[in-house]
Order: sequence, then structure tokens, then C-alpha cells
Amino acid sequence: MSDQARKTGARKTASTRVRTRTNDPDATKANILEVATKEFAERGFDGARIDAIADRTKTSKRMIYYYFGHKKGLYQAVLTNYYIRLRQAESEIDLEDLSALEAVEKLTHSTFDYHMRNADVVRLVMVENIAKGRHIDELPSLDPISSVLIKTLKKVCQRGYKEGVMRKVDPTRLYMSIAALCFFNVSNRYTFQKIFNLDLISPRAAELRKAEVADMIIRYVRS
Amino acid sequence: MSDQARKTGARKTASTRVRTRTNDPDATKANILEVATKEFAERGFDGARIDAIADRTKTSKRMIYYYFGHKKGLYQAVLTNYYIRLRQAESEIDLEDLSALEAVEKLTHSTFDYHMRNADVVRLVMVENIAKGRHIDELPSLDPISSVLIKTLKKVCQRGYKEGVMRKVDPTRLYMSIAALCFFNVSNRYTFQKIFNLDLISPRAAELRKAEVADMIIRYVRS
DNA sequence: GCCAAATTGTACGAACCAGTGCGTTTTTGA
DNA sequence: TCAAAAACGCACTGGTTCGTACAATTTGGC
Repeated sequence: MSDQARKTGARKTASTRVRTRTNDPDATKANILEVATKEFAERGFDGARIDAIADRTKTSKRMIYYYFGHKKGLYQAVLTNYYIRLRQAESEIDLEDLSALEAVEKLTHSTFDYHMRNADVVRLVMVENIAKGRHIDELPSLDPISSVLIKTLKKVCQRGYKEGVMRKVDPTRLYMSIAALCFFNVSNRYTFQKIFNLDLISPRAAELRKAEVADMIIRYVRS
Repeated sequence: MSDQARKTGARKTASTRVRTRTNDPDATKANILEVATKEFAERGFDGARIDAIADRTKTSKRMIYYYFGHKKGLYQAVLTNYYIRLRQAESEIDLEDLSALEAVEKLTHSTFDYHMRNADVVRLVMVENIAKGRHIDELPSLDPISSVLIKTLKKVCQRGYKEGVMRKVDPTRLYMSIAALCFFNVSNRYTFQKIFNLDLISPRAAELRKAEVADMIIRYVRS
């Protein structure tokens, strides 16, 4: 884990120094973020309790305010942190060595698995959308364009089109469809299960649905 | 509007009597529900403020508690009310006179439009899923099975299969896919727009996406 | 070793908010 | 007409929760 490296280490200003300290701000911050992520994902922005976060942290409430200023600042830090992790996960998907259709299938499978495994990320996104994106809008750092994933997918789409196995499809909109199908399974779990009495959680049901989603995407893109 | 009828009228016990009254509990309740729906959809369960609801109501906070007991009770009433309206909207879709594929297409279009037009309903569902369905679980009245929509869709699927124009597909899972694609556009509007810089709201973009979604569904079901 | 700056702990305050006590008006049924 | 029940309004409270004042400790540079 790169968290470990961060804990005993590097500052932005003096990046290679290694220190052992009892006051360890980076570790403390990381610890707070981890706990806060769970709390915000679990209860939403307004439902989240700073005291509850503080209790589960190795440190105190005072530190939360020291490092993150306000509840909103903490939440925004959680969001930023989540996007960093998401990009990492995305960039780890290797589609180069596959045929175009196989690449689309693998991407769909990976996206599905990622959403299933990271329900708290899905919930965070829901929370932010309920807030109408007002927190994420204030974050200057995330430049909207630089999504590695879309670039990769674009290449795949172009390759598939040239080889004649795929129709011409817009990569961003294709990804939106993939994301929609993968996201829904996690995001709408509780209501859909209640209303339609359908298992969405068990590993077996998940595998079945994953295949179904991939099938749907493949049928959509192939010529 | 049937609200108007309700305002000047009928009780469960004495159903045909017409009264003019200054104390009008049914209108008051309906008014509270309407305002509460907006507030809960806008701010989530924890973010919603009873005082804010009361202010926008024709009546007072005391009345909210008189009729609905607690915040939770009010929220559950809002949920129930929403499901009643949803079923109504569903039952108004007529697929009988269409060919199987046309029926699937029309259902997709209708579902898409419904979600676009009723963003507050979408938000309510998100809110309830953030709450892990704990409120909806306590509602005894909604029997999970009786979804008119699924029954209709089942007939369509069987018809299409017999006629050889459709593959064999499970109607509930098909509806899940339709719902996922339609829901996402509204639910993840803000974050998706921010990250991928994609218009999701304008009528033109909506029409385009609607056609795309329907296309995807049709390609999935046809043989 | 010593000082300024960076960290951390404790206890508290002020605002906010769900929910209520109590009194008043309106309606219903006889 | 009258009493009981239902519908309504005002003002308040008790608990919760974000955020902070203040004091104490630790660290890095000299």
C-alpha cells in the first residue's frame, strides 16, 4: 500500500526525507479520511456526524477541524480522495492486448466488479448527486477532460470500427451506458429488491447480472 | 385534478357527502405531502427540515405532527404517495395494440420520459437507497409482487418470443436494464456532467439519449 | 538546549431542530 | 342546542451537533 509509504514519509516540499515521528500528520489525515469516507457513504452529508467520525479515528475531533476546517472541507477531501483512487483503479485496466470486442467486454466486467466491490464509492456519488454536485463543483483540481479511461475506450472503439467488428459509437456515451448498468445494481439495490423481490446481492446473482450487462453492451456495439 | 375533488369532499366513512368547511383535513394533508415531497427530494431525509416544510405549507408545524406523528412518518407517507403515483403512471402505458418490439420501444421511451419529468421521484428513490431501504421496509401496504408493469412486460416478452422476433428474456431483468439506463441519466446528472463534461439536461441531449437507450434495449431483446 | 511553529487534548458554547404542552376553534352527532 | 371529538395555532424545550477557546505537547532549525 502506498498509504504506508506516505505514513512514514514524504512531504510535498521535501519529498525524499524519511522521518520517524510521534506527531504524524499524514498518517492522521489518512486515518481521518478513511473513517470519514465510511461515515459519509453510510449516512450522507447531513446524516454524517463529526463526533462519530472522531470517535472511530485514532485522533480527536479537534484534529479534524485542524486539518480540514469544516465538515464541508472534510467531505470535499473525501471526494477528492475518492477520485484519485478511482483513476488509479481505471488506469490499472489493461485493454491493449485484447481484440476490440474482448476489450469492451473486459471493461464492462471490470466496471461491474469495481462497483460491486466499492459500494461506498457508489454511495458517495449518490450523496453528491443528491447535493446537486454543489461540493464537487467547488473542487478546482479535477480537470474534467483527463479521464484515462475514456481515452483508452476511444482507442478501442476506433480499432473495432476499423476492423469492421464494431459500429461507430461515441466512447463517452458508451461508457455512460456501461456505468449506468453497473451503477444501478448497487445504487438501487434496496428499493429494487423490495419492490420486485429480486436478489441483487448474492455472488451468484451478481455473476449472472454481470454476464447479462456485458452481453447487452456487446450486442449494442458490434456490427 | 382529483385533489380538487378531495378538497371539498369525501371521507372514507361517508363517501358521497359534499361539504364546505374551513377545517379541511384532507386538503391540509395533501398540501403537507406535496411540500414535504419536494423538501425530502431536495435535501434528503436528514437534510430536510420540518420547519422549512411547515413554512411552505398553508398550515403549521403542529399540524404536520398531528397528522403524521414524526418526521419518519411524514417521510413514509411521502414514499407511499409516490408509489401510488408511480403505479398510476405505469398503468397508463398501453402496450396492447403494438407489436412486441414496438411495445418494448414505447415502454423504454415512456420510462425515460417519466424519469426525466419526475426528477424529484428519482431523488426520493436515491434518498431511500442511501437509507438502505429502512423506511420502505417498514411499509406493510406495498405488496412487492403486484407490479402491473411487469405483468404487461411479461406478456409482451412472451408474445415477441412466440412470434420469433424476440429472444427469450426475463421481463423483470429486462425492466431492470431499462430502469438503470433511464434512471442514471437523472440520478447521476451532476457528477457525470462535471467529470465528463457532457450535457445531460437539455431537451436535445435528452432526446438523443432516449433514442440511444431504446436502441440498446431493442438490440438486446431482438432475435 | 531553546524558541517559534506545528500538533494535539479537553471542555464548552451557541445554534439549530425535532417534537410537545396547552389552549382555541370547528365539526359532528344526538 | 350542546357536548365530545377533531382540527388547528403559538410558544416553548430538551437534546443534539457543529465548531472553538485555551492550554499543553512536539518538532525542526539554530
